[in-house]
Amino acid sequence: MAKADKLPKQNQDFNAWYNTVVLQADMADYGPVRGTMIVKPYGWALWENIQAALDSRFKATGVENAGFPMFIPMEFLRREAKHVEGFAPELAVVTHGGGKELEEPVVVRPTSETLIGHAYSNWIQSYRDLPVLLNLWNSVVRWELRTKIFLRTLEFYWQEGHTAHASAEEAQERTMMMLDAYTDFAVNEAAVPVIPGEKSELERFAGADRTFTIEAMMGDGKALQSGTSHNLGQNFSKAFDITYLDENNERPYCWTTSWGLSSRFIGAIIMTHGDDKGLKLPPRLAPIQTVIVPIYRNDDEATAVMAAVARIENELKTAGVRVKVDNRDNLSPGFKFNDWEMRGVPTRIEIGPRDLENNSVALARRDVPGRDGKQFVARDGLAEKVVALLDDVQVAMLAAATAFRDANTEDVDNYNDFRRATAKGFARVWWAGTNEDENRIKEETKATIRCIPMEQPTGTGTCFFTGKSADKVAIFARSY
RNA sequence: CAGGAUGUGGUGCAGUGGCUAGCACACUGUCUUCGGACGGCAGAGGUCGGAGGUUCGAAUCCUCCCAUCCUGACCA
Repeated sequence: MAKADKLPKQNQDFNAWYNTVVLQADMADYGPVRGTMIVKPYGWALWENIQAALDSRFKATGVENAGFPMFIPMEFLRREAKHVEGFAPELAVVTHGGGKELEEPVVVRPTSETLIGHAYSNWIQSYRDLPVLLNLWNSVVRWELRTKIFLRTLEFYWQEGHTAHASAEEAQERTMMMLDAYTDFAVNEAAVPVIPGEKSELERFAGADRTFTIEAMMGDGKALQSGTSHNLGQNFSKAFDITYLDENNERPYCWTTSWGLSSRFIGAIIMTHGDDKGLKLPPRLAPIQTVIVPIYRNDDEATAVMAAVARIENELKTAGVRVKVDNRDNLSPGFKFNDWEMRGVPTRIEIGPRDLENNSVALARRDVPGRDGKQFVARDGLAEKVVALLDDVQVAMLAAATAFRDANTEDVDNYNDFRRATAKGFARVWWAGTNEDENRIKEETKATIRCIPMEQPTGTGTCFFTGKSADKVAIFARSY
């Protein structure tokens, strides 16, 4: 447990703040190969809670989990022209195996659409076999040039869902259903307000007809694509011959979807909620929801305090609270307060000799840092108070993140205001531009279309860039 | 892949040609206690990123290489 060095301030160097907090909060470490990460137990526990929250949502819609290979024949990727074009530069290719050069190199999966296409082609014969609804929890490899822990690493963890349907309508319905699941997860579990919307053609997934996204605003005003859901149309079913016999004894192609959310979301949580004291984890996902710090001066006090701590720990566990007792005896309470605030534990109980006398404890909330977030409460009914406080913190964190996002989102109608708005946050604009216009804006301002939000104003407006009549608004921002 | 920065105990750093390479934190033992990053004493831990060169002498100067981070380009 390294004594925490002072964290860089967010508003001075957000990037340094992020790198430092990830390492000091024990979320992750760098791997031995450039651009790889080691997820430490505390970070992995958060990921497990994310997995559980998503997995139950998937299964509620009839999705089953499966495991697919890590290796893909190179030839598979070539079958879908846009797909291979999109991924070719970042493929890790295995050229040797068993001590010999392989006749045909194999690719380490950057995503599994092609493997799924191959399997579905074999599995699906009849309309009675549809829909197929699978999800994979795995890791994938993309040889990125520029990496950042959790946000973009050579290997990352995620889930990828893959479904096949008999109709275009059903595929689109599934695409939106999963986007909704991501939105619900982000907002209600992670307290990360996201904007669900559709990607522009330039930002679309390689091989998709339509790509949908949830976009979140990080603490520095930049956008982070936090989950995606793709309607793949018939692109992969044509490339892999995924067909079925319908009721009329005809053999149409399937309509497929894929959707993914990755360990990048851990980065989203860190950068949405974190402050100058460190991490701030949403109670519903936090590996530790409340930490108990005992305070004592001598052995007699320690005995009495630890007995009380044990009782509180039991009460909280019974109430379903994920609780940890910090019984490290070589560290001062003051150190521990800071340490657990840095790690983002949403609530903290402090109990010492004075509390034993007063039949009280100190109860602190992480979303209000320092002493301000601390109050002394009666010992009776403590578990209920902690549960209620956790709910409060969850609600308050979502409210704070939403307020921050809204305060840094601006409706603008001209390029000058657009530049100013995207320098600090999101710009919402009427948009009727072309791909060329979008590229030019990107070159000049570094801002890109994050999404065309699902929620649109009524009526039409004037495109801020081209002056043409526009029937939709777009969110532009600089992004990770 | 280009530009920049950095490589010295576990971590963060100091040390720009000269004796045995220092400091802080962490670590081990011990004493002392702990309500917002306690204190004392004792201790362990380093082929100074690698290779070659210059020199009586190199962490320090030169050449090459390697790695990481940052910025940009690129990218679900």
